[in-house]
Amino acid sequence: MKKERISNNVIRRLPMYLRKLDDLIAHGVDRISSNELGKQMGFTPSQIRQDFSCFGEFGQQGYGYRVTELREQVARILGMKQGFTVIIVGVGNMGHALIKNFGFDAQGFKLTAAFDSSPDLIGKVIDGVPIYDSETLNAWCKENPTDIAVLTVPSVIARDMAKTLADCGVKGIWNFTNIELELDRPEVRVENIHFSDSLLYLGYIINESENEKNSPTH
Amino acid sequence: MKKERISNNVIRRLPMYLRKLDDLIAHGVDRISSNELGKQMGFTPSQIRQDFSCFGEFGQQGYGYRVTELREQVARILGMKQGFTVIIVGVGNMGHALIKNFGFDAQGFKLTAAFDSSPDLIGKVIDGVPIYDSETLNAWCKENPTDIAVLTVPSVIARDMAKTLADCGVKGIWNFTNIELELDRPEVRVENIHFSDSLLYLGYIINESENEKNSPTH
DNA sequence: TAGATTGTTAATCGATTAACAATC
DNA sequence: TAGATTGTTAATCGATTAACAATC
Repeated sequence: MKKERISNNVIRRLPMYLRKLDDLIAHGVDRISSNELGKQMGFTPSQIRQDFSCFGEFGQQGYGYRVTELREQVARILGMKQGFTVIIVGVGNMGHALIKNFGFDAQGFKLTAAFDSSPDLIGKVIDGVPIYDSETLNAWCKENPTDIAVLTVPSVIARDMAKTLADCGVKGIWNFTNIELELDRPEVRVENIHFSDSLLYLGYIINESENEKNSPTH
Repeated sequence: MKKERISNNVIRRLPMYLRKLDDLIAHGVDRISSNELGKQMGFTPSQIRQDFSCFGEFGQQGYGYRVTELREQVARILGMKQGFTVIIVGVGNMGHALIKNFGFDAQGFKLTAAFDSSPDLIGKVIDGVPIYDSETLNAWCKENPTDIAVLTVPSVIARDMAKTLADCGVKGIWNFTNIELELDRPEVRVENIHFSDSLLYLGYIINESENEKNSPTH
Protein backbone atom coordinates (compact mmCIF):
# COMPACT_ATOMS: atom_id res chain seq x y z
CA MET A 1 0.00 0.00 0.00
CA LYS A 2 1.39 3.33 -1.06
CA LYS A 3 0.98 6.35 1.17
CA GLU A 4 1.36 9.09 -1.41
CA ARG A 5 -1.44 11.46 -2.23
CA ILE A 6 -4.06 9.72 -4.31
CA SER A 7 -4.47 11.14 -7.78
CA ASN A 8 -7.73 12.64 -8.89
CA ASN A 9 -8.12 10.13 -11.67
CA VAL A 10 -8.08 7.29 -9.18
CA ILE A 11 -10.65 8.96 -6.93
CA ARG A 12 -12.95 9.68 -9.86
CA ARG A 13 -12.88 5.98 -10.70
CA LEU A 14 -13.90 4.85 -7.23
CA PRO A 15 -17.60 5.61 -7.71
CA MET A 16 -17.48 3.71 -10.99
CA TYR A 17 -16.09 0.68 -9.19
CA LEU A 18 -18.82 1.05 -6.61
CA ARG A 19 -21.56 1.02 -9.22
CA LYS A 20 -20.03 -1.96 -10.97
CA LEU A 21 -19.61 -3.90 -7.75
CA ASP A 22 -23.21 -3.20 -6.74
CA ASP A 23 -24.21 -4.46 -10.12
CA LEU A 24 -22.18 -7.64 -9.68
CA ILE A 25 -23.70 -8.22 -6.25
CA ALA A 26 -27.16 -7.79 -7.73
CA HIS A 27 -26.25 -10.51 -10.21
CA GLY A 28 -25.02 -12.85 -7.51
CA VAL A 29 -21.34 -12.70 -8.42
CA ASP A 30 -19.22 -13.13 -5.31
CA ARG A 31 -15.71 -13.34 -6.70
CA ILE A 32 -13.94 -11.51 -9.52
CA SER A 33 -10.42 -11.15 -10.85
CA SER A 34 -8.87 -7.88 -11.94
CA ASN A 35 -8.79 -9.40 -15.39
CA GLU A 36 -12.53 -9.98 -15.59
CA LEU A 37 -13.42 -6.72 -13.85
CA GLY A 38 -11.19 -4.90 -16.28
CA LYS A 39 -12.85 -6.54 -19.22
CA GLN A 40 -16.29 -5.55 -17.99
CA MET A 41 -15.33 -1.96 -17.22
CA GLY A 42 -13.01 -1.27 -20.11
CA PHE A 43 -9.92 -0.88 -17.92
CA THR A 44 -6.70 -2.87 -17.95
CA PRO A 45 -6.25 -5.38 -15.13
CA SER A 46 -3.10 -3.49 -14.18
CA GLN A 47 -5.02 -0.31 -13.67
CA ILE A 48 -7.52 -1.99 -11.42
CA ARG A 49 -4.86 -3.54 -9.23
CA GLN A 50 -2.96 -0.25 -9.11
CA ASP A 51 -6.08 1.66 -8.16
CA PHE A 52 -7.01 -0.58 -5.25
CA SER A 53 -3.44 -0.93 -4.08
CA CYS A 54 -3.47 2.79 -3.28
CA PHE A 55 -5.73 2.01 -0.36
CA GLY A 56 -4.70 -1.42 0.85
CA GLU A 57 -4.58 -5.06 -0.09
CA PHE A 58 -8.12 -6.15 -0.80
CA GLY A 59 -7.50 -9.16 -3.00
CA GLN A 60 -6.14 -12.62 -2.56
CA GLN A 61 -3.45 -14.12 -4.75
CA GLY A 62 -4.66 -16.91 -6.95
CA TYR A 63 -8.26 -16.09 -6.16
CA GLY A 64 -9.13 -12.50 -6.97
CA TYR A 65 -11.40 -10.14 -5.06
CA ARG A 66 -14.44 -10.98 -2.95
CA VAL A 67 -17.08 -8.72 -4.43
CA THR A 68 -19.01 -7.81 -1.27
CA GLU A 69 -15.83 -7.21 0.69
CA LEU A 70 -14.35 -5.03 -2.04
CA ARG A 71 -17.61 -3.12 -2.28
CA GLU A 72 -17.48 -2.41 1.44
CA GLN A 73 -13.92 -1.21 1.20
CA VAL A 74 -14.71 1.16 -1.66
CA ALA A 75 -17.74 2.48 0.22
CA ARG A 76 -15.58 3.06 3.27
CA ILE A 77 -12.85 4.82 1.27
CA LEU A 78 -15.46 7.12 -0.24
CA GLY A 79 -16.72 7.99 3.22
CA MET A 80 -20.16 6.55 2.63
CA LYS A 81 -20.11 5.03 6.09
CA GLN A 82 -19.94 8.41 7.75
CA GLY A 83 -23.45 9.46 6.94
CA PHE A 84 -22.72 12.97 5.76
CA THR A 85 -25.65 15.27 6.44
CA VAL A 86 -27.06 17.08 3.42
CA ILE A 87 -29.47 19.94 2.84
CA ILE A 88 -31.01 21.07 -0.42
CA VAL A 89 -31.11 24.78 -1.05
CA GLY A 90 -33.65 25.73 -3.69
CA VAL A 91 -36.67 23.51 -4.25
CA GLY A 92 -37.47 24.18 -7.89
CA ASN A 93 -37.72 21.40 -10.44
CA MET A 94 -34.13 20.39 -9.90
CA GLY A 95 -34.40 20.35 -6.13
CA HIS A 96 -37.61 18.38 -6.40
CA ALA A 97 -36.04 15.89 -8.75
CA LEU A 98 -33.17 15.27 -6.36
CA ILE A 99 -35.37 14.90 -3.29
CA LYS A 100 -37.65 12.46 -5.02
CA ASN A 101 -35.30 10.45 -7.17
CA PHE A 102 -31.70 10.73 -6.17
CA GLY A 103 -31.72 8.34 -3.25
CA PHE A 104 -29.36 10.05 -0.83
CA ASP A 105 -29.84 7.21 1.65
CA ALA A 106 -28.71 4.56 -0.77
CA GLN A 107 -25.50 6.54 -1.34
CA GLY A 108 -24.88 6.88 2.38
CA PHE A 109 -26.01 10.48 2.77
CA LYS A 110 -28.63 11.84 5.16
CA LEU A 111 -30.90 14.41 3.56
CA THR A 112 -32.15 16.34 6.58
CA ALA A 113 -33.94 19.39 5.18
CA ALA A 114 -34.62 21.59 2.19
CA PHE A 115 -34.84 25.37 1.97
CA ASP A 116 -36.71 27.73 -0.30
CA SER A 117 -38.08 31.25 -0.18
CA SER A 118 -41.46 30.55 -1.77
CA PRO A 119 -44.40 30.73 0.66
CA ASP A 120 -46.07 28.00 -1.39
CA LEU A 121 -43.32 25.59 -0.43
CA ILE A 122 -42.28 26.62 3.07
CA GLY A 123 -43.78 24.29 5.62
CA LYS A 124 -44.43 21.47 3.20
CA VAL A 125 -42.86 18.06 3.46
CA ILE A 126 -41.72 16.20 0.34
CA ASP A 127 -40.87 12.53 0.65
CA GLY A 128 -40.26 13.05 4.35
CA VAL A 129 -38.03 16.07 3.82
CA PRO A 130 -39.28 19.30 5.44
CA ILE A 131 -38.97 22.56 3.52
CA TYR A 132 -37.98 25.58 5.59
CA ASP A 133 -37.63 29.27 4.88
CA SER A 134 -34.25 30.15 3.38
CA GLU A 135 -34.11 33.06 5.80
CA THR A 136 -33.76 30.59 8.65
CA LEU A 137 -30.85 28.75 7.04
CA ASN A 138 -28.13 30.14 9.21
CA ALA A 139 -29.98 29.64 12.47
CA TRP A 140 -31.01 26.14 11.46
CA CYS A 141 -27.44 25.11 10.59
CA LYS A 142 -26.26 26.27 14.00
CA GLU A 143 -28.58 23.69 15.56
CA ASN A 144 -28.07 21.04 12.90
CA PRO A 145 -24.47 20.67 11.76
CA THR A 146 -24.52 20.13 8.04
CA ASP A 147 -21.77 18.66 5.91
CA ILE A 148 -22.98 19.27 2.39
CA ALA A 149 -25.33 21.78 0.77
CA VAL A 150 -26.89 21.07 -2.61
CA LEU A 151 -27.18 24.35 -4.49
CA THR A 152 -30.21 24.27 -6.77
CA VAL A 153 -31.29 27.90 -6.63
CA PRO A 154 -31.70 30.13 -9.69
CA SER A 155 -28.35 31.26 -11.09
CA VAL A 156 -28.89 34.91 -10.23
CA ILE A 157 -28.81 34.26 -6.50
CA ALA A 158 -26.30 31.41 -6.58
CA ARG A 159 -23.25 33.41 -5.61
CA ASP A 160 -24.92 35.06 -2.63
CA MET A 161 -26.38 31.80 -1.46
CA ALA A 162 -23.02 30.08 -1.72
CA LYS A 163 -21.54 32.74 0.50
CA THR A 164 -24.34 32.27 3.02
CA LEU A 165 -23.75 28.53 2.99
CA ALA A 166 -20.05 29.00 3.59
CA ASP A 167 -20.94 31.17 6.57
CA CYS A 168 -23.19 28.38 7.77
CA GLY A 169 -20.14 26.18 8.03
CA VAL A 170 -20.91 23.57 5.42
CA LYS A 171 -17.87 21.59 4.31
CA GLY A 172 -18.92 21.16 0.72
CA ILE A 173 -21.25 22.61 -1.88
CA TRP A 174 -22.71 20.45 -4.64
CA ASN A 175 -23.31 23.10 -7.27
CA PHE A 176 -26.03 22.61 -9.88
CA THR A 177 -26.11 26.19 -11.10
CA ASN A 178 -24.32 26.92 -14.33
CA ILE A 179 -22.12 29.59 -12.81
CA GLU A 180 -18.59 29.15 -11.60
CA LEU A 181 -18.65 29.64 -7.85
CA GLU A 182 -15.62 31.59 -6.79
CA LEU A 183 -15.57 31.32 -3.04
CA ASP A 184 -12.68 32.87 -1.18
CA ARG A 185 -13.06 30.00 1.25
CA PRO A 186 -10.62 27.24 0.41
CA GLU A 187 -11.96 25.13 3.26
CA VAL A 188 -15.32 24.80 1.51
CA ARG A 189 -15.01 22.24 -1.27
CA VAL A 190 -17.12 22.82 -4.36
CA GLU A 191 -18.17 20.11 -6.81
CA ASN A 192 -19.85 21.37 -9.96
CA ILE A 193 -22.43 19.68 -12.09
CA HIS A 194 -22.06 21.64 -15.28
CA PHE A 195 -24.78 20.17 -17.46
CA SER A 196 -23.76 22.23 -20.44
CA ASP A 197 -20.17 20.99 -20.35
CA SER A 198 -21.47 17.48 -20.59
CA LEU A 199 -23.88 18.15 -23.45
CA LEU A 200 -21.31 20.14 -25.40
CA TYR A 201 -18.86 17.29 -25.03
CA LEU A 202 -21.48 14.95 -26.44
CA GLY A 203 -22.01 17.31 -29.34
CA TYR A 204 -18.30 17.32 -30.05
CA ILE A 205 -17.91 13.57 -30.14
CA ILE A 206 -20.98 13.20 -32.34
CA ASN A 207 -19.42 15.64 -34.78
CA GLU A 208 -16.13 13.86 -34.59
CA SER A 209 -17.59 10.50 -35.51
CA GLU A 210 -19.58 12.04 -38.35
CA ASN A 211 -16.40 13.59 -39.70
CA GLU A 212 -14.50 10.35 -39.46
CA LYS A 213 -17.23 8.57 -41.37
CA ASN A 214 -16.95 11.09 -44.19
CA SER A 215 -13.19 11.30 -44.42
CA PRO A 216 -11.44 8.79 -46.70
CA THR A 217 -8.42 8.45 -44.39
CA HIS A 218 -9.78 7.23 -41.13
CA MET B 1 -1.85 23.33 -36.13
CA LYS B 2 -1.51 19.65 -35.36
CA LYS B 3 -3.68 17.14 -37.10
CA GLU B 4 -3.50 14.29 -34.61
CA ARG B 5 -6.53 13.05 -32.78
CA ILE B 6 -7.49 15.48 -30.05
CA SER B 7 -7.22 14.08 -26.55
CA ASN B 8 -10.24 13.80 -24.33
CA ASN B 9 -8.75 16.10 -21.75
CA VAL B 10 -8.52 18.88 -24.28
CA ILE B 11 -12.09 18.40 -25.44
CA ARG B 12 -13.41 18.36 -21.86
CA ARG B 13 -11.73 21.72 -21.34
CA LEU B 14 -13.37 23.36 -24.36
CA PRO B 15 -16.71 23.96 -22.62
CA MET B 16 -14.83 25.49 -19.70
CA TYR B 17 -13.13 27.91 -22.05
CA LEU B 18 -16.50 28.71 -23.55
CA ARG B 19 -18.02 29.58 -20.18
CA LYS B 20 -15.03 31.67 -19.23
CA LEU B 21 -15.05 33.53 -22.53
CA ASP B 22 -18.76 34.25 -22.25
CA ASP B 23 -18.06 35.58 -18.81
CA LEU B 24 -15.29 37.82 -20.09
CA ILE B 25 -17.54 39.13 -22.87
CA ALA B 26 -20.23 39.89 -20.30
CA HIS B 27 -17.63 41.92 -18.45
CA GLY B 28 -16.64 43.83 -21.55
CA VAL B 29 -13.16 42.31 -21.90
CA ASP B 30 -12.19 42.14 -25.54
CA ARG B 31 -8.58 40.99 -25.40
CA ILE B 32 -6.78 38.45 -23.23
CA SER B 33 -3.38 36.80 -23.12
CA SER B 34 -2.84 33.12 -22.38
CA ASN B 35 -1.09 34.30 -19.25
CA GLU B 36 -4.08 36.17 -17.88
CA LEU B 37 -6.59 33.56 -19.02
CA GLY B 38 -4.51 30.91 -17.35
CA LYS B 39 -4.38 32.85 -14.12
CA GLN B 40 -8.14 33.23 -14.10
CA MET B 41 -8.85 29.61 -14.90
CA GLY B 42 -6.12 27.94 -12.91
CA PHE B 43 -4.30 26.61 -15.96
CA THR B 44 -0.77 27.29 -17.13
CA PRO B 45 -0.40 29.65 -20.10
CA SER B 46 1.34 26.81 -21.91
CA GLN B 47 -1.63 24.57 -21.56
CA ILE B 48 -3.96 27.18 -22.95
CA ARG B 49 -1.79 27.80 -25.97
CA GLN B 50 -1.37 24.07 -26.50
CA ASP B 51 -5.10 23.46 -26.27
CA PHE B 52 -6.07 26.07 -28.83
CA SER B 53 -3.21 25.19 -31.15
CA CYS B 54 -4.85 21.78 -31.64
CA PHE B 55 -7.51 23.51 -33.71
CA GLY B 56 -5.75 26.40 -35.40
CA GLU B 57 -4.04 29.70 -34.78
CA PHE B 58 -6.51 31.94 -33.03
CA GLY B 59 -4.17 34.38 -31.35
CA GLN B 60 -1.86 37.13 -32.43
CA GLN B 61 1.76 37.43 -31.35
CA GLY B 62 2.44 40.31 -29.04
CA TYR B 63 -1.27 40.90 -28.56
CA GLY B 64 -3.07 37.82 -27.29
CA TYR B 65 -6.51 36.56 -28.19
CA ARG B 66 -9.57 38.58 -29.20
CA VAL B 67 -12.21 37.33 -26.79
CA THR B 68 -15.24 37.37 -29.08
CA GLU B 69 -13.33 35.80 -31.93
CA LEU B 70 -11.91 33.06 -29.71
CA ARG B 71 -15.38 32.43 -28.29
CA GLU B 72 -16.76 31.97 -31.80
CA GLN B 73 -13.99 29.55 -32.65
CA VAL B 74 -14.59 27.45 -29.55
CA ALA B 75 -18.32 27.43 -30.24
CA ARG B 76 -17.66 26.29 -33.79
CA ILE B 77 -15.26 23.55 -32.69
CA LEU B 78 -17.86 22.26 -30.26
CA GLY B 79 -20.41 22.12 -33.05
CA MET B 80 -22.71 24.67 -31.45
CA LYS B 81 -23.25 26.28 -34.83
CA GLN B 82 -24.87 23.17 -36.23
CA GLY B 83 -28.05 23.41 -34.24
CA PHE B 84 -28.27 19.78 -33.15
CA THR B 85 -31.88 18.75 -32.66
CA VAL B 86 -32.77 17.39 -29.24
CA ILE B 87 -35.71 15.55 -27.72
CA ILE B 88 -36.36 14.85 -24.06
CA VAL B 89 -37.60 11.39 -23.21
CA GLY B 90 -39.29 11.25 -19.82
CA VAL B 91 -40.93 14.38 -18.44
CA GLY B 92 -40.65 13.83 -14.70
CA ASN B 93 -39.04 16.33 -12.39
CA MET B 94 -35.72 16.01 -14.15
CA GLY B 95 -37.19 16.38 -17.62
CA HIS B 96 -39.20 19.37 -16.43
CA ALA B 97 -36.15 20.97 -14.89
CA LEU B 98 -34.22 20.65 -18.13
CA ILE B 99 -37.02 21.98 -20.32
CA LYS B 100 -37.56 24.97 -18.09
CA ASN B 101 -34.08 25.87 -16.97
CA PHE B 102 -31.36 24.38 -19.08
CA GLY B 103 -31.50 26.78 -21.98
CA PHE B 104 -30.87 24.50 -24.93
CA ASP B 105 -31.07 27.46 -27.30
CA ALA B 106 -28.33 29.36 -25.56
CA GLN B 107 -26.05 26.33 -25.95
CA GLY B 108 -26.85 26.03 -29.64
CA PHE B 109 -29.26 23.09 -29.41
CA LYS B 110 -32.83 22.94 -30.70
CA LEU B 111 -35.21 21.25 -28.28
CA THR B 112 -37.97 20.11 -30.57
CA ALA B 113 -40.18 17.83 -28.48
CA ALA B 114 -40.58 15.82 -25.31
CA PHE B 115 -42.05 12.37 -24.78
CA ASP B 116 -43.78 10.71 -21.86
CA SER B 117 -46.28 7.93 -21.30
CA SER B 118 -48.46 9.71 -18.74
CA PRO B 119 -51.90 10.73 -20.06
CA ASP B 120 -51.69 13.76 -17.75
CA LEU B 121 -48.74 15.07 -19.71
CA ILE B 122 -49.36 13.97 -23.28
CA GLY B 123 -50.67 16.83 -25.35
CA LYS B 124 -49.43 19.53 -23.03
CA VAL B 125 -46.90 22.16 -24.01
CA ILE B 126 -44.23 23.29 -21.57
CA ASP B 127 -42.28 26.42 -22.36
CA GLY B 128 -43.13 25.96 -26.01
CA VAL B 129 -42.12 22.30 -26.07
CA PRO B 130 -44.89 19.85 -26.98
CA ILE B 131 -45.17 16.59 -25.07
CA TYR B 132 -46.07 13.54 -27.14
CA ASP B 133 -46.87 9.94 -26.36
CA SER B 134 -43.72 7.81 -26.00
CA GLU B 135 -45.46 5.21 -28.15
CA THR B 136 -45.20 7.56 -31.10
CA LEU B 137 -41.47 8.13 -30.65
CA ASN B 138 -40.31 5.99 -33.51
CA ALA B 139 -42.83 7.33 -35.99
CA TRP B 140 -42.12 10.89 -34.93
CA CYS B 141 -38.36 10.50 -35.35
CA LYS B 142 -38.88 9.22 -38.89
CA GLU B 143 -40.50 12.54 -39.75
CA ASN B 144 -38.20 14.66 -37.59
CA PRO B 145 -34.56 13.64 -37.73
CA THR B 146 -33.17 13.92 -34.24
CA ASP B 147 -29.54 14.16 -33.23
CA ILE B 148 -29.65 13.81 -29.47
CA ALA B 149 -32.08 12.23 -27.00
CA VAL B 150 -32.06 13.23 -23.36
CA LEU B 151 -32.85 10.16 -21.29
CA THR B 152 -34.73 11.18 -18.15
CA VAL B 153 -37.02 8.20 -17.71
CA PRO B 154 -37.17 6.08 -14.54
CA SER B 155 -34.19 3.73 -14.27
CA VAL B 156 -36.25 0.58 -14.66
CA ILE B 157 -37.18 1.39 -18.24
CA ALA B 158 -33.95 3.15 -19.16
CA ARG B 159 -32.32 0.24 -20.96
CA ASP B 160 -35.37 -0.50 -23.11
CA MET B 161 -35.86 3.13 -23.93
CA ALA B 162 -32.22 3.51 -24.90
CA LYS B 163 -32.62 0.64 -27.32
CA THR B 164 -35.72 2.25 -28.79
CA LEU B 165 -33.86 5.50 -29.20
CA ALA B 166 -30.98 3.78 -30.96
CA ASP B 167 -33.54 2.27 -33.34
CA CYS B 168 -34.90 5.76 -33.89
CA GLY B 169 -31.53 6.73 -35.30
CA VAL B 170 -30.40 9.26 -32.73
CA LYS B 171 -26.68 9.93 -32.83
CA GLY B 172 -26.24 10.50 -29.12
CA ILE B 173 -27.94 9.82 -25.82
CA TRP B 174 -27.50 12.17 -22.88
CA ASN B 175 -28.13 9.76 -20.04
CA PHE B 176 -29.46 11.03 -16.71
CA THR B 177 -30.42 7.64 -15.32
CA ASN B 178 -28.04 6.11 -12.83
CA ILE B 179 -27.58 2.94 -14.80
CA GLU B 180 -24.75 2.16 -17.14
CA LEU B 181 -26.22 1.95 -20.62
CA GLU B 182 -24.62 -0.87 -22.48
CA LEU B 183 -25.73 -0.41 -26.05
CA ASP B 184 -24.40 -2.77 -28.67
CA ARG B 185 -24.49 0.20 -31.00
CA PRO B 186 -21.09 1.82 -31.20
CA GLU B 187 -22.43 4.46 -33.57
CA VAL B 188 -24.66 5.87 -30.83
CA ARG B 189 -22.57 7.96 -28.48
CA VAL B 190 -23.58 7.98 -24.83
CA GLU B 191 -22.71 10.72 -22.36
CA ASN B 192 -23.60 9.96 -18.77
CA ILE B 193 -24.54 12.34 -16.01
CA HIS B 194 -23.85 10.18 -13.00
CA PHE B 195 -24.98 12.38 -10.14
CA SER B 196 -23.84 9.90 -7.54
CA ASP B 197 -20.30 9.77 -8.89
CA SER B 198 -20.08 13.49 -8.44
CA LEU B 199 -21.48 13.55 -4.91
CA LEU B 200 -19.32 10.64 -3.81
CA TYR B 201 -16.27 12.43 -5.14
CA LEU B 202 -17.24 15.47 -3.10
CA GLY B 203 -17.61 13.28 -0.03
CA TYR B 204 -14.14 11.88 -0.59
CA ILE B 205 -12.41 15.24 -0.87
CA ILE B 206 -14.23 16.54 2.19
CA ASN B 207 -12.94 13.56 4.12
CA GLU B 208 -9.50 14.03 2.73
CA SER B 209 -9.25 17.63 3.88
CA GLU B 210 -10.58 16.72 7.31
CA ASN B 211 -7.92 14.06 7.63
CA GLU B 212 -5.18 16.42 6.57
CA LYS B 213 -6.29 18.93 9.15
CA ASN B 214 -6.04 16.30 11.87
CA SER B 215 -2.78 14.72 10.83
CA PRO B 216 0.42 16.27 12.24
CA THR B 217 2.42 15.64 9.06
CA HIS B 218 0.63 17.48 6.33
C1' DT C 1 1.48 -29.52 -5.82
C1' DA C 2 0.30 -26.70 -10.02
C1' DG C 3 -2.35 -22.89 -11.59
C1' DA C 4 -4.12 -18.57 -10.90
C1' DT C 5 -3.86 -14.09 -9.58
C1' DT C 6 -2.38 -10.64 -6.62
C1' DG C 7 0.62 -6.44 -5.19
C1' DT C 8 4.42 -3.94 -6.71
C1' DT C 9 8.42 -2.55 -9.30
C1' DA C 10 9.94 -1.19 -13.84
C1' DA C 11 8.89 0.41 -18.56
C1' DT C 12 6.12 2.95 -21.54
C1' DC C 13 3.15 6.22 -22.95
C1' DG C 14 0.79 10.53 -22.99
C1' DA C 15 -0.14 14.97 -21.06
C1' DT C 16 1.57 19.07 -19.05
C1' DT C 17 5.03 22.50 -18.61
C1' DA C 18 9.04 25.10 -20.06
C1' DA C 19 11.68 27.33 -23.42
C1' DC C 20 12.33 30.03 -27.37
C1' DA C 21 12.34 31.55 -32.11
C1' DA C 22 8.94 33.94 -34.86
C1' DT C 23 6.37 38.02 -35.30
C1' DC C 24 2.76 41.31 -34.37
C1' DT D 1 11.95 49.94 -32.78
C1' DA D 2 11.28 47.46 -28.35
C1' DG D 3 8.12 44.76 -25.79
C1' DA D 4 4.78 41.42 -25.60
C1' DT D 5 2.97 37.26 -26.63
C1' DT D 6 2.04 33.67 -29.72
C1' DG D 7 2.68 28.79 -31.78
C1' DT D 8 5.58 24.98 -31.45
C1' DT D 9 9.45 22.12 -30.24
C1' DA D 10 11.80 20.01 -26.38
C1' DA D 11 11.88 18.59 -21.49
C1' DT D 12 9.50 17.02 -17.60
C1' DC D 13 6.21 14.97 -15.10
C1' DG D 14 2.61 11.80 -14.00
C1' DA D 15 -0.43 8.14 -15.21
C1' DT D 16 -1.09 3.82 -17.44
C1' DT D 17 0.57 -0.58 -18.79
C1' DA D 18 3.62 -4.52 -18.57
C1' DA D 19 6.22 -7.78 -16.15
C1' DC D 20 7.11 -10.79 -12.48
C1' DA D 21 8.15 -12.50 -7.90
C1' DA D 22 5.25 -13.68 -4.04
C1' DT D 23 1.69 -16.55 -2.51
C1' DC D 24 -2.96 -18.26 -1.98
